[in-house]
Amino acid sequence: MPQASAYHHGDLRAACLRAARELLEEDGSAGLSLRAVARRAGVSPTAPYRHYADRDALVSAVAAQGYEELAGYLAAAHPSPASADDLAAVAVAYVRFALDHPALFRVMFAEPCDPTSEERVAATAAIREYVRGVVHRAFPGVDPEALSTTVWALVHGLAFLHLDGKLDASAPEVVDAQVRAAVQALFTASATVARAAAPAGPATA
Amino acid sequence: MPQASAYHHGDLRAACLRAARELLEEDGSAGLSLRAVARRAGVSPTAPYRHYADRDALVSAVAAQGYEELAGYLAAAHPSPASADDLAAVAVAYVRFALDHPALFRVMFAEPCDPTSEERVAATAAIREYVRGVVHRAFPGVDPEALSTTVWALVHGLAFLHLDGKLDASAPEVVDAQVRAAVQALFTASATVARAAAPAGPATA
DNA sequence: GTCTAATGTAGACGGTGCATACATTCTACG
DNA sequence: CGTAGAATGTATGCACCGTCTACATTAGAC
Repeated sequence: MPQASAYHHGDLRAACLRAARELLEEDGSAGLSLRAVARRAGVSPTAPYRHYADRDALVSAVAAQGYEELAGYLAAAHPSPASADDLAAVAVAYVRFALDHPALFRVMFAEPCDPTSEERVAATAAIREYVRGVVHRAFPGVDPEALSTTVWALVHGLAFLHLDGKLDASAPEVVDAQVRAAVQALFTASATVARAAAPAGPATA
Repeated sequence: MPQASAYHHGDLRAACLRAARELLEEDGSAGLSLRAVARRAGVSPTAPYRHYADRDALVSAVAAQGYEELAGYLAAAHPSPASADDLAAVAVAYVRFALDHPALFRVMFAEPCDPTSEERVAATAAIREYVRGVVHRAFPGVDPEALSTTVWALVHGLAFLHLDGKLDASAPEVVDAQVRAAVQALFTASATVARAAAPAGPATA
């Protein structure tokens, strides 16, 4: 860890990340420029290049931080979801995160993703694995791969459509109820399939 | 309709739209600049401003064109879908459109949408209404509002996750099968709900 | 045939990403 | 303790961008 001084910043890398995050919240993706970040960090316009190869690298770092925060949202909704109800609560939290941090969410998902950014790949793999695990616990009789993809897509789509104002997002409660209903509907199907496949009846209790 | 000449272009508005669309396909959203559009149309850098108030206006016009093409994809998949199978085919077409025109799809959905753009609002309302109608025909016993939202979100989410490389999009057939399976699962649930709500049994036949 | 509005041009300003060359300071090693 | 080299920050410059303002050309209406 380097020391601060009149010339050297001390921890410019972290400062850039913080500034980038702030700019994103304030002015959206368009306001997130390397120069603005440098200004906010009180440093010359090209200084950030010592820590981030280019704008994309900085954006990827912000996105990675976003993934962690998203994980926090989900964990806060339910520490270890194992039933359809639990999962619905997690889904609500997912959409809420998107609406609470629209620009960040767009950076995380809506931008052409650089496949060489390990941080991002790892983070999305983690989400995938998390959903898969939860689904597996909640519905042991169903193919977790297929169902987890479906539920992620459903929730992700709800988040995006709300984000773009394509759905009624007038009040948070409306959104929550809609998400809950959609997820429940999907799980009804899964339970049916599971029961059909394994008549012993394993699941939701 | 104005005439062409050495000085006046003739139909610069349409030429800009065409150029913008080409640039989008070639270089993605980043390559879509007003100046590049002007260059491609063989005109001075500020000429497009006579026809589009700013960059956003041009982008919205491109998006509006995209909505029409999307509608064409869906109609081509099935002219008047009325069953779960038909709807699954339409869903596959939706995702296929996104993968065929990634940059265009992002412009249509992934960018902070200007709510004052009438074209865009009308176009998304049309999609919404289309899905609602199809769902209503396929599942008369279910609340079409809720179910159409759910199915749109599911398909939209699948499209985005595939677009961002978050799912296995190695081969078109894999994608198609996944979309089909997800939609079918959802419809299984809807049919169940419908049967429970109205024991007379209206639906899938 | 002229007047006006529509359309296209010229030029400028501030912003951006980024490359290249230079300055300062921290750190390791003698 | 002193110094070399790596790490970090600066200065400058280039090409591009969106968009504003003033001006040129032309089409169409009277």
